Amino acid sequence: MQEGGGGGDGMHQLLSILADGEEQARRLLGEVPAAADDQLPLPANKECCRAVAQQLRCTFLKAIAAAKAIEAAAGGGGASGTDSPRSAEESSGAGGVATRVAQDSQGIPKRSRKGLPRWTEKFRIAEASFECTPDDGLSWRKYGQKDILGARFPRGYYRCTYRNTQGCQATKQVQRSDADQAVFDLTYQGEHTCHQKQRPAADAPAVAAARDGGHHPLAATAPIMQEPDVQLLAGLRVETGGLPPSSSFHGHDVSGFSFPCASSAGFLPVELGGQGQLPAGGSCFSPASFASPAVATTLAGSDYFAVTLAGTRGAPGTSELGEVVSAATSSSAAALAVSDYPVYGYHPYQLHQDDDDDLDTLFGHPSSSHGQHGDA
DNA sequence: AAGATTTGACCAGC
DNA sequence: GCTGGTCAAATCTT
Repeated sequence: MQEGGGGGDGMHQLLSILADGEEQARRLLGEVPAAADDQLPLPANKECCRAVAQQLRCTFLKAIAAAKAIEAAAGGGGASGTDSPRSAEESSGAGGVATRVAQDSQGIPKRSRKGLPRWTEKFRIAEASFECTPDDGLSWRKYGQKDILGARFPRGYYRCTYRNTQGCQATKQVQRSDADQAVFDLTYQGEHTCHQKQRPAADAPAVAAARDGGHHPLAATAPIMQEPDVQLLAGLRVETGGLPPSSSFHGHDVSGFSFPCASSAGFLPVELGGQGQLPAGGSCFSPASFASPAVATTLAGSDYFAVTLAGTRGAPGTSELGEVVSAATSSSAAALAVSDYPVYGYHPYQLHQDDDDDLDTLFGHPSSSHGQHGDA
């Protein structure tokens, strides 16, 4: 694969500059404490700074994504009018499966997606919802399912519905825990760069009720600058585990999930585990960025839930960040609060910055030895 | 008809 | 060679 001629260097430089800017914005966000810090009202100018910083960061992220797309188009030689990767591949190759190029529409080597932000969430659902799968309110398209070695349940592979049309690289994997069928492991990779609007999670009356009681945490419908950690989490308690509030965490919509099925029920975000990075876009409150690693929900018939978030974008001093978000729900108020508040419910899980395997171990079941796996 | 899902096969990393 | 991730044709759904 050769670098596309001409603008390659310039584009790299642009990408570098944009990345720097994004990093600076991120640091700025880190400098300005969240409104919830110390439960003190934040001076208006700081609020403004946060707003500007987040907008700035969103802008950089979008620009980076756009530049990458341009670079890919220029360098990959596949600058076809259609953004279908297949059409480009097949038109240039000998055709057929054997000539498939391991790049997608963004020119990103598929295996290189390991470099994309990746984080894991765990959800517990009510027993009645075992037939359900989590719905985070975003549009995903299932592109595969595979039996995983040692796992009783197959893993589903989803990508953004708008991958082809908008080049959105977000993907997620959904796997039910074999130790607890009510728990789903959701592994997200890549941030949404598309402009889809996050709809309210389907059939989640409880969640909707919580929103109605306060704010509209959905990024897509909310004005650009909201403080989700304050707004959408009214009534919830969250703990940061003594860690500084992460700018990466602020802004993550934590309420968009549901299980679109009967009993709407109770689904419990059990844990978030990062893999070193949070989605950059996740901290932006714009329709274009809503990859949300954090989760909030109401619990129908659940006693508590906890969310553990691990991993940051590697900012100095915060790379080991882990934010423990836990909440207990009593009676009707299924609320959740993010960070900076004392915890009155605590989940026994710990957070990891590691991968899914580690998360599994948190549930006390390292991969069992069930055999079903592999390609047919 | 268009879009989504299913499922067997291919491919890359370990 | 094994395994997980992705592709893509076939099939299903709307």
